[in-house]
Amino acid sequence: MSPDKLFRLLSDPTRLRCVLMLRDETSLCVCELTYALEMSQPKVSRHLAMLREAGLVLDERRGQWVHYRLDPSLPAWALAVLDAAAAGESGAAMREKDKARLAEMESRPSRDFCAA
Amino acid sequence: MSPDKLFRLLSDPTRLRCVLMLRDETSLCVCELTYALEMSQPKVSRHLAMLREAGLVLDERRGQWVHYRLDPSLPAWALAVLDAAAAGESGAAMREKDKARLAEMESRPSRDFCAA
DNA sequence: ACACCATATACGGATATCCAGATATCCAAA
DNA sequence: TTTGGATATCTGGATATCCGTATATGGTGT
Repeated sequence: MSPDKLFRLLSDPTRLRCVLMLRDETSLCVCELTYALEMSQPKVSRHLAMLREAGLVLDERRGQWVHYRLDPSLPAWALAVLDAAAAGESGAAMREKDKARLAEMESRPSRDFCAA
Repeated sequence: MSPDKLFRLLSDPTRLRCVLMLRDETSLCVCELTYALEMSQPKVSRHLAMLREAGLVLDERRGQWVHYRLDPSLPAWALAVLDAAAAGESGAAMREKDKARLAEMESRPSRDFCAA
């Protein structure tokens, strides 16, 4: 993963929102991201596939659901980029709303799995 | 400047190389970058124009030459992104070559200006 | 005024990106 | 095995990006 490839991935607002959500929430399935970001399922799935193929996130199937998380083996400089992106104030309000919607979502597969 | 806009700018290898060179060299004119990166003058100029219009760099005319430098008022998170990009090892060899070519360049407007 | 150099922009074409909508796949439960 | 929910992929079409070439602009010196 070269810096320009990482920047390319993060240059799309949808992908950046997904990545920052995964950074804060540890692990989320597609339906949770679809709900939180208020986007169509194919759109979210397509962007997650790009992130997966680039090695930025890992996917894991649990029953019907596919859970995504940041690849824990990302190099330090890549994590530093994500930290800086989270610190950039421009999208802070939107990201707060994304998190609020997620928190209000009923029957979240991630939580149900943890509870089981 | 939002994070995704910054990432968009830095996602092009030419622009990333220009920005990282400016980060290390303080100030460079178009002909110096053209020489160091071994790229056509219109190509360098076009990408510098994008960086300027986005507010990432400032330009200053000194006689025939136009000197570019990073905007000193960039927010901390943007500088952190550049630091992380510089730390990413992927392009390190190429950037060393860019700097080596620049160092061997004769009659550099930036240095001539400083000497005068 | 002219010639020359550095820089910027305009024009076309090739390629990449992004999306919505339709459909395919995969899994679980009945 | 059939149904339904979750996820993935395909298909076009609209738009954006990037480049090389040619040309325009702006400043310097003669």
